[in-house]
Amino acid sequence: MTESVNYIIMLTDTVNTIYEVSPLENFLNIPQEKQKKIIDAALICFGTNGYRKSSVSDIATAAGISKALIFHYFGTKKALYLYCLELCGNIAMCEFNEKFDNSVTDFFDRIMLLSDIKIAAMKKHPAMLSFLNSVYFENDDEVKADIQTILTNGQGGDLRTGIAFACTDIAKFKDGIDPKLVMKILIRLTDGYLSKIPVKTRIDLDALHEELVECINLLKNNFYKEQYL
Amino acid sequence: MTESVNYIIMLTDTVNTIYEVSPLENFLNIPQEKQKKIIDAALICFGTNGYRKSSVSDIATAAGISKALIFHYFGTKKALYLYCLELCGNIAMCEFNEKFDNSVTDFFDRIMLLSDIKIAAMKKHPAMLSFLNSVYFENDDEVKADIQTILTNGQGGDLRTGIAFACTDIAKFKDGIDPKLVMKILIRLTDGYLSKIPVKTRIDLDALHEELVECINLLKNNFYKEQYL
DNA sequence: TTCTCTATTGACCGAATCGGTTAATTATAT
DNA sequence: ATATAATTAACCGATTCGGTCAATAGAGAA
Repeated sequence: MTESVNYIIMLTDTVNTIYEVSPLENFLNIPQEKQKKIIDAALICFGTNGYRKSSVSDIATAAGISKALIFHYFGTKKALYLYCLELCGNIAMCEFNEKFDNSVTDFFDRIMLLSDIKIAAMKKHPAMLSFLNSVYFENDDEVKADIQTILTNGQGGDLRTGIAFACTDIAKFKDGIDPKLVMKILIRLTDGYLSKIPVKTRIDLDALHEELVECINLLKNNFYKEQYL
Repeated sequence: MTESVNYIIMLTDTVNTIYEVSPLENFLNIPQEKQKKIIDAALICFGTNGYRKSSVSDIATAAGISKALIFHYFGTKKALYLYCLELCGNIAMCEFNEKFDNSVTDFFDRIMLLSDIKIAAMKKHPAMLSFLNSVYFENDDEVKADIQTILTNGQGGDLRTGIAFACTDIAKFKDGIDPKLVMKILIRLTDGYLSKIPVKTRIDLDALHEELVECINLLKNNFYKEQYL
């Protein structure tokens, strides 16, 4: 649990500079376990219903606390939403910087590495991917501009996944196999695995991971020339 | 356009027996083009926001008509929702009965066939799959019971997709390849292709179809023993 | 025990939106 | 011009919205 402290310290810095001194301090002083429960409730709610259609009452109920307490912690619904966004952005960025190894050139190893990163992030907040995906399509005037600001300032952590596929070793493929097509398959595959229903337990994630390993190995064994296996 | 007349006739029968004489007649008498626009708006809205969080105003705006007109056509929000469900169920069932060929035993051909069916259904109502998927998770008390009734009465058109994978010819696979694993990959693959953002034009669907053909061929060519290619 | 201070909530606010109705307007056809 | 049908703007009471606040519950110090 100590691992997530880093993100919160970073986040406190950022938020305070933007929104002066805020009720957020109240939130940061409660036990991390309670923090997580509230954040996860918000991520699930915002992720499935978008900003507008998510009511603070819904989130409070899902978190098992009163609505008033959420306003005590975050001040406004908008502040809660943007806090979630910054938090997820930071977690994703930290996880990526910490675990991604650019020296891995093998096609499948790279993709597995990226999936591991996503899974690690989802172990912290299972609804994170669903939320971030919904942010991408969020169009409500009340938050649209601020989303842009945060995402561009954050250097767009998710764009890297695109870049991450580059510079891989495609000579290993059998003749007649189009690596781009394989890449498409793998993207669909990993997306499908991870963007499913957000209510996933730790066990589910581990099972998911193993299944993904199996699939990738299957493809690797049949798409690579024999000398590269 | 004449193809969809069948569904509506069937549906009229069903609905009238359940909900006596309803304002639905008004709806069925307007041009099919306008009907489609309203239904598609409802499917998108219900599919992305669920029953509760979808307001009739939202749907009316998306369909480019006034809210009052929707009540003129359907009477209540609930009736509109259930009409959508019955319509989609009928379309899916008809499409399946019409196109599915149980004599096709080849693993990949079967999956391609099922995807073709889904794509054909989505050409009629692009948001259909998204909506039906959301129905599966719908939990609102106002419609929950009626959903169960309709789905069980309709013989569960989507359960067949599970059955449809059975009885296929698995001897064609190379040794060491687990057909169940291949099946998992294909399910993820086709799901990923078809459950993406519902706002898809006809062109997108055709492109999607071609991409899917490519992927399936790639897998087939590398997973089957040579004598079966 | 009593006092204090803080964490938390139930009850409440005005405003907005909800599902649904209706009277009036527009378009159409004779 | 008139009768009829299609469509909507305006409205209804009820609910829910984001947000506030005074009251309560709870933990520690005395």
